This record gives sequence, structure tokens and C-alpha cells, in this order.
Amino acid sequence: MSKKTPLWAAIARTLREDIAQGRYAPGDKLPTEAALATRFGVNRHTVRHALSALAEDGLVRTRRGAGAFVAARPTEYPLGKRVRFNENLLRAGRRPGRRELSLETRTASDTEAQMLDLSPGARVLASHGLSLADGLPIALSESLFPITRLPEIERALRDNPSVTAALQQSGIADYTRAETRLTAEVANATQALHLQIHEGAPLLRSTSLNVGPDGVPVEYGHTWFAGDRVTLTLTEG
Amino acid sequence: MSKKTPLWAAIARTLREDIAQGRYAPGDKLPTEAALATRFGVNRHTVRHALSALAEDGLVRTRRGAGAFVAARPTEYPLGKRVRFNENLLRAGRRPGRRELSLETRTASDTEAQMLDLSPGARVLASHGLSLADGLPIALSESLFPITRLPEIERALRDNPSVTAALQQSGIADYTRAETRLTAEVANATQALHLQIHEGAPLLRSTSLNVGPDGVPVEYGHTWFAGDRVTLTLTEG
DNA sequence: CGGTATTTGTTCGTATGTATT
DNA sequence: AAATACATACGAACAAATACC
Repeated sequence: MSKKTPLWAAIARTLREDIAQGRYAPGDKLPTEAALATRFGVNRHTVRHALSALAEDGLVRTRRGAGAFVAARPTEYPLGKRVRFNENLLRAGRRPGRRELSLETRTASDTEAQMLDLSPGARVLASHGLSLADGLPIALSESLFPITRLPEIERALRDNPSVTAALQQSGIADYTRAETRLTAEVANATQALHLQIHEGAPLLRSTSLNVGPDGVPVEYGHTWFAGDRVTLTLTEG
Repeated sequence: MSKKTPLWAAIARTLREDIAQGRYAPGDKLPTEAALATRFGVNRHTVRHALSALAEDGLVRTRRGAGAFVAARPTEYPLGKRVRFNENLLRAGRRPGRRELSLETRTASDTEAQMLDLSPGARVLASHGLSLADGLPIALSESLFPITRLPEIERALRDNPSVTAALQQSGIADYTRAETRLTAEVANATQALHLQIHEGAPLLRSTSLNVGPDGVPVEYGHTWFAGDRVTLTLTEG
């Protein structure tokens, strides 16, 4: 008989299937190691070996004294020409949310003015916000709007919780992403506080420029995604 | 007294340093578990735990009956970069480079087999590499090729410095990026070593799947970009 | 708030299987 | 074929973090 597969591998596969079939939902606590050992009729070490393999794959995470929990898979966030935060999250089966942190008018920096195609020293509306998925913070953002081009944008942003809706109210029926730059950074204290992560945690920073139908810039800003909670997906077509 | 670090972690660190300082060169056989257990004055299981941690980082690989060997270092030649990597760097006025770290055949993990549309336990060719810009490391990558589908891929990769050329030699005239996922992580010790950055430095991880003209997967892999040195740009169209 | 029970993490011990040398 | 060496598995005990009352 081919008794090749080790016990721990078989147990890992069983647990993997249980998770895949929703028997243990994300966030759920798995049975204790002792309970699993009894269930499978093996030593606790064998269960630990299986759990270790699952943890390596990022499927579960263990907390000493607490238990083993099914890892909440990162939110899949499609990046395309048309990026609509709310649509993206709804499509991913999550409840979108947004908290406005600040809204102020200030002078654009040189690069900001250049990106927005404004004259140096032009005034812009700076909006800082926190994006949520199912109530959990997933991204921090700073958006800049050319106040000369969109004089009503401030009130529109106060009226609408959605940037898309606010831009529509300001006369921008449609907008597309003209440019996106991505890099990785580590969270500072302020970012960690807002995103409810640890300082030094990995962040995915997206710098983007959105333009209206006529190609005129309407928004420029940065978004810091919590690396542990978000996966950006690039799907062609 | 701070007795925080476990024995196995201290042993792993010692071995890691031994390897980093060339005391054990790539390909060298480490002392047997029993010998290491005696050297560190611990149980063999504790040594195994340390070796397991090193194996997870890809620093050593163990062969039952033979011993534990210093890994020939991972290499890459991965996804988005492959075709556009060289072009992008040349366009940016930089000299592209690549160091093949290792090329070996191994068994695919469950997720890897699934992504490549292979049966569980299938064999794949794993290529680890380091991508350079003006001689400075900017990305680490791991590429997997379905060896059953591309029996000549190993020699093709040895013959050609370019993955695109190697795939062409293997009968894949053209391939496209079917899926790309991006997220942020922090560098572990091994990654930091290769990329010449600090442990905990931000990394941009790209996971991608490339398929041939018929839609059959031909390459799957990850690329870790040094966040401080790379900015990915997404310009549609 | 504090003490206690629970649960995972670490370490040693022992035995057997299996692949390599 | 035999010795060597890693892989798997069970058992026991304590430490450390967490959860619960």
C-alpha cells in the first residue's frame, strides 16, 4: 500500500478543505490543538505540524493563549482605468465605508501643481480620508482637487460620502485614471493609528492622477493601503 | 532576565550568520542534526526547529538521508518584469541586469499546482533570481514553470538570459499576463540580504500568472521589489 | 481588577520509518 | 547489505500569553 502522505499533511488538507468549503469562515476560531488531536486521533505535535503548514500558506494565523484563527483574506481591489472604490468593494462582497478626516484649502506644492496642470502656487482642496471595508480600515488617502477648476467641489464633498458622486455634482460626469504609480512603504505612527495597524507595518502606496473626459486633471492624490488587508489586482480587459 | 528569544531562534540566527559570512558556502553540507545538537547543547528537535525556519526562508534545503545543504540562493526571472522589465529600465536610462541564483526541480505546492492548472504534487521548475538596475538589486523573484508542459524549459532557461527567449525556444511564441496581484510586505532576513536592504524594509510583492496563446499557464511566480528603489507605473493604453 | 483556567509555544525524551551513502 | 541521516509520530512537562469569571 502507498502510505506515502504523512499524517500531518492529510490533516492539513482536511482542514484546508473545511476552510475552503466555509465550514470555518474567515475570522473563526479553529478547535484547540487538543481537540483537533482528539478528532484526528493523533498527537498534538502532529496537529501543530499541520497547522504550521497552513500558517505558512497564510490560511490561518495562531495567537498564543487564544487559538488558531482562519485568516481574513485580503480584500481584492481591482486597479483599472476606472477605479471606483465603492463598486470595487461591493463587487468583492464587502461593505464600503469612508470617514472624512479633514477637508482644507491650501497651496499646492510644485509637483502637485504640475500634476494637476496648475500654475505654481495655485490653491487646491486637500481631502484626507479613511476607507473602510466591513468597518475595518483598509486605506488612507489624500486627494487634491483643483479648486479653480471645481469651485463647488468642497460643498459637494461635504454633501456626498463618495468622491465619484461629489465629482458628478461638480460637473464631472466621468473620470478615468491617467496615471498610477505604486511603491511600498512602512507605516509611521500616524498612519498606523488611523489604519489600526502597527508602526512599521507594510503599506502599498498608490499615487494616481484622475482626468475628466476632456483629459483635464480633476484629482491627484495618494492612497496608502494596509498591505495585510488589501491585494491590488490587475486584470486585463 | 530577558529570556525572550527561544533557543531555536538563536540557533537559527547563528547558522544564518555562519552562512552569510561564508563559513558555509552555497552547496555546502551543514553538520548533521545530531552534531549541531551536540554543538549547541540542545535536543535534536530544537535544531530541527531552527533548520525548519531556515528552510522556510529558503536559506537551506534538506534531503532526507543526505543532510542539510546551504541553498544555492533563490533566483528570479518573473512576470511583469520579464518583457517590460528590460525595456522599462533602458527607457529609464538604467542598465538592466539579472543574476540567476538557482534553478531546480521540485514539487509544486497545492496553490502553485492550482494556479498552473496542474495535478497536486506535480513537478515544476523553480527559478530564483535577482534583478538589478545599474548593478543595484531592485527585485527578487521566484518563477515556476510546469515541467510537464514545457519539458525543455530548463535547458532553454540555461541557454537564454531572457525568459521570453527561453519560452520561445520551448514553443511558446507569445505569452500574456493573465493575472497580477500586488501587495506590500516587509523584508525578512534573507530577502534583505539579497536586496542589500534592511530587515523590515518595505517590499512590493507582485504575484503573477502568465499564459500562452491558448490560455494554458506557462509561468507563475512572485516578485519582491525593494520599495525604496522601485516605483511601478501603470499607464493604460 | 485580579486570580484562575485555557491555549498555544518551547523543549526534551523516545521510537520507528525511509532515503541516502 | 549495513550504517548513516533526515522524516514522522507519540508522550510529557513547563512557559507564556490570553480568556474568563
